Amino acid sequence: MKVDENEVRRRLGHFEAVVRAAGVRLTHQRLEVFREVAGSLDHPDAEAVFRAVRKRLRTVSLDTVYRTLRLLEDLGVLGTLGPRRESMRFDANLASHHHYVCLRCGLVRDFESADMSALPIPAEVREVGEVHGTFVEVRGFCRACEGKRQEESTAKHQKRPKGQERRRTWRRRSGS
Amino acid sequence: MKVDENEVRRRLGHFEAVVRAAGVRLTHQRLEVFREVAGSLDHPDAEAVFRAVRKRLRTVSLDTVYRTLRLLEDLGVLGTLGPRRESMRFDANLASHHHYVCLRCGLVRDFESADMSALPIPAEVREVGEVHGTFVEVRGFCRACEGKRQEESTAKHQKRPKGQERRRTWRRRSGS
DNA sequence: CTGACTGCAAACCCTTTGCAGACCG
DNA sequence: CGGTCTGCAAAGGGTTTGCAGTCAG
Repeated sequence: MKVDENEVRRRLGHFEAVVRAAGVRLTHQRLEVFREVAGSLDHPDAEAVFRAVRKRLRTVSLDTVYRTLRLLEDLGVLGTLGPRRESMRFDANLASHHHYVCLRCGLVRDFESADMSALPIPAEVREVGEVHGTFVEVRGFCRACEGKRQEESTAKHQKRPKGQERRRTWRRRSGS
Repeated sequence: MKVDENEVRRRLGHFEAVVRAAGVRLTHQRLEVFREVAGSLDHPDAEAVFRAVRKRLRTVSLDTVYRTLRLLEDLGVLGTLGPRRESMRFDANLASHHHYVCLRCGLVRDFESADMSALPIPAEVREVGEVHGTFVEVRGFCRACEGKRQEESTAKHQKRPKGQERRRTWRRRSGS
């Protein structure tokens, strides 16, 4: 599926402006990666972008696509689908409920809301396919993270502090 | 955070009943893994469960925790947070919008809804932290997948004559 | 020109899987 | 006791990173 041509042009303009303002270089690779995502309706992943971009830039590498997507996300011209999840998380609450998710530490808290559980589904959505359920995710920064967020907010691109993403202790295999 | 003790007991009862009905064995490991998730409010990931369970079963392995969580999910006594995502997906649409997600092929389609964008946030949620945005995900099976789903719907862990364990092998990537 | 960027490959993290011994029922 | 399960190690798939050569500004 393709995005409207005018909208794509608008996005490209914004993209170039942001890139220039951030002082990073505007390379073919970056332009083509952005153009691909900007012109696509179906939320491609890195490999889909890679396959598409490689048709025009035959020497582009998957690594560059990853690096570029990450850069564009940091610059704020691209978003990702859902908050970043390092790993799969489990839930024994089988009743209908919704989630509050902290964008910094990943804390998740359940809540219930009759309003949210009974949302009317737009007709255009029903045309896409059968509806199985509706889930609401409220995102924000939890009490504990609100403060800590400030110091990190200056991070432009390049050196992302990724302070909270502390790689936890891994499993000790041999020995121990 | 801890779940109410009565609720935990109820969940454990349901768990044992389902395990028995499915004809799979009720081992210490499985019991402890389930107890850990059932008693936790914060949606632990496999490693968090592993760390907690290992305090009581010092020899448990991370692999078993993974296997058990997957089993419990298949049995329907546990759920996962959000639909399974094989990889990160990107989006150049920065305007407020919501998503329809196909649970089988991963297709994502944007849509807008004034109702959904203006949902009132329950007071209890505001206490958890600052609210940054509200995102609605409508899940179901898209037109293309509705049919194919039937054939796959055979039970995964039901009691069944030996020799025909079905393994799920779908690892398709979403199509454009 | 010169340092930011790219391509390559190897590392990393989370998760799954093949195998042989352990243990539930 | 026999077939499930577990623990182990190693593979897999997605993503990141160190390095040296390359290209935008």
